[in-house]
Amino acid sequence: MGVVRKTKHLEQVLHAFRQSSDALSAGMLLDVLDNAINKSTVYRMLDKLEDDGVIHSFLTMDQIRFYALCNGCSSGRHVDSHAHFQCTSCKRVSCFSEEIVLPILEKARITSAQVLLTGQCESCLS
Amino acid sequence: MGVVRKTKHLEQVLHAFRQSSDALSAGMLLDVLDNAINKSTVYRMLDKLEDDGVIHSFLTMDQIRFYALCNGCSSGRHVDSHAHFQCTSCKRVSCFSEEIVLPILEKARITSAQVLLTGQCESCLS
DNA sequence: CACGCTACCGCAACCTAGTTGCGTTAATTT
DNA sequence: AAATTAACGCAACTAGGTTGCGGTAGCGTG
Repeated sequence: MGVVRKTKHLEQVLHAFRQSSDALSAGMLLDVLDNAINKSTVYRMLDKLEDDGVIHSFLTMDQIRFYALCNGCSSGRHVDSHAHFQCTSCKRVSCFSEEIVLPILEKARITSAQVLLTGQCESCLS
Repeated sequence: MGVVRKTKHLEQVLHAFRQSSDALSAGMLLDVLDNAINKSTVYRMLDKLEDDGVIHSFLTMDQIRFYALCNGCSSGRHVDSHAHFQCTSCKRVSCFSEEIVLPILEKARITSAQVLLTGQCESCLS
């Protein structure tokens, strides 16, 4: 059903996403917000925002769900096959805008795709 | 350090992977083996086999790590940018052999890539 | 074959991301 | 302002995965 009311917490979360150029996990969000919002509230909000298509989620190699208010997605058109990159040192996750060419499975019905690249980012390499 | 000794358990696990055309999670492996092996032993074995390059791992949308003894990887050459597919109905995970063309990040050093497609498989569609 | 080394094992306790039930608070409708 | 109910906080819980430790069993040596 998605988000219905405009609460203070909702504003804070959306603001955190707009401030950050990276994708955020629930844990990071709690840190950024200095634990001013309860853990379960954050998880419920993220679920709803994802339902509403405001943010999208994906998993990193260490099994943590990240959420992003991505370029392509937020501007009307929904891009669902772009890639994400996580730096193994600083753990930061960023979002690519280019779409990926995916293999075609003739006999199955593909509904979503996710691509995750892992490595070291520019600042951690230097 | 990897696997050093040829134990009964090791044989059972490798046999389970050879029997299955799909990728397996630790939980599925425990089921297949009828819990004859302890959970922590299974996790430790999977870690070691991955270190040794015998199997590779990746995550599905529901945050579970799957392991596969894949075509490309098991035959000498190590393929690390192939895709995986999970059916949302039966939860089975399979492994593609074709490589994917990935975006190039000039300034970062990419060490691994994973591509996950989600949808419904042929048998669940019918 | 007997012995010793140590990789490997089972157990139980633990960790952490994420979920759930329920009583309360506050945004929105009337 | 009162009523309605979405959203909230809390605490207890779930489940995949990890860890410490004492015991077991591969495997090399004599």
